[in-house]
Amino acid sequence: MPELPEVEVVRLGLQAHVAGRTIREAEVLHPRAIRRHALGAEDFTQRLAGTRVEAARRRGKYLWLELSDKEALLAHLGMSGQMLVQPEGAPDEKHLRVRLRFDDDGPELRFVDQRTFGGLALDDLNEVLLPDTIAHIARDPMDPEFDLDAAVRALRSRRTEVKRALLDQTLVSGIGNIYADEALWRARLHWSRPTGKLTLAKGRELLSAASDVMNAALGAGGTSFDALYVNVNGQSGYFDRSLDAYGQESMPCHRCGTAIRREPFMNRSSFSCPRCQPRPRPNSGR
DNA sequence: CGTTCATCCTGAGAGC
DNA sequence: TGCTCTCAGGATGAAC
Repeated sequence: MPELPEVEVVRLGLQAHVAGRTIREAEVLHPRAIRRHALGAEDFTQRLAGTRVEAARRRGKYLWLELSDKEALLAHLGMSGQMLVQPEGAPDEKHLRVRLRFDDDGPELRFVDQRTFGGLALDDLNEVLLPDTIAHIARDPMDPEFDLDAAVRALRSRRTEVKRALLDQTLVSGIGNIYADEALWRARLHWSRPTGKLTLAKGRELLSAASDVMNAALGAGGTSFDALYVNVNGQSGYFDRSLDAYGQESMPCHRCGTAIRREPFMNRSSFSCPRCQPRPRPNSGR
C-alpha cells in the first residue's frame, strides 16, 4: 500500500536505473493501466518511442519520469502498483501491465499492478515542470518548499473530521490510511476530532508527526504488509514492525498499554488507542 | 463552492 | 475441498 515513503523509494530506484536512458519502445499489455491517457494506447506508445528520460520526480504519491520536450510519464501506484527493473527476457509477471524497453538493451522497466487502481499516462509539464493533471495536489512534507504553517491553516479551514482532512491530497499530500493513523496516534488525536477545533499548536504537532513517521519509514525502506509492494529492485520494505497504531488491533499501546481499538471509517478501518486518543465528546468546546 | 460517498479491482483469508 | 463472503485501499466525479 504505497504512501509517500514507499513511492519515494521507487523514485530513488527509477532515478538510479532509468534516468538518462532512451526508450526504444513501450508495450501496453492492459488498457486499463493507461486509462488516464485519454488518447489511448497507440498514442501512448508512439509518443514514448525514442524519448529520453531526464529524471524521476515525485509529489505526494504521484511519480513521474521527466521526458524531453516538457512531457512527463506520470504514474500512480494505486494500491498494488510496482515498478520493476528486470532483465530483458525475464518471464512476464502475472499482472504485467506496461513494459518499457530501452535503446541500450539494458534492463526493462515494468509496471506491474494486480488490482489496476494505479496507472500511467503521458502529460504535459507546466511552467514549473509539474505535470498538468496533478496541479491540484498539495506539496508533501518532504518537499523543500513545504510550508508547515500554511498546511496547518489549510487543515483548520476545513469543516470536517481531522482524519478526512489529513487524507485530502489537496491540503497536504503523501499521507494515506497508514501514516494518518500513525500521525494521529503520535499527536494523541482521535480521528473524528473536528479540524475547526484544532489549536494551531496541535495542528503543527500533527503534521510534524506525519512528517517524522514518514521520514522514519523512508529510512527503513518503506512499509510492506504483503508481497504487493516491492520497490524498483524487487525488494520489500520492513518498516511495518515499527507501527504503533495501524493494524495493531487488540495489541497493547506502546505508550500506555491499553489495547488498540479498530473502528470503521469511510468503508475501511481506523486504529487508535482508546486512552491516548479519546473519542471527542459530542458537545465539547465550540 | 465545500463536503460526502460510491466506485473501480483482485486475491487472501474467514466461515460454512 | 470448495464455495461464498468480506476486506483492503486512492482518487475521482457525481450527488447533496
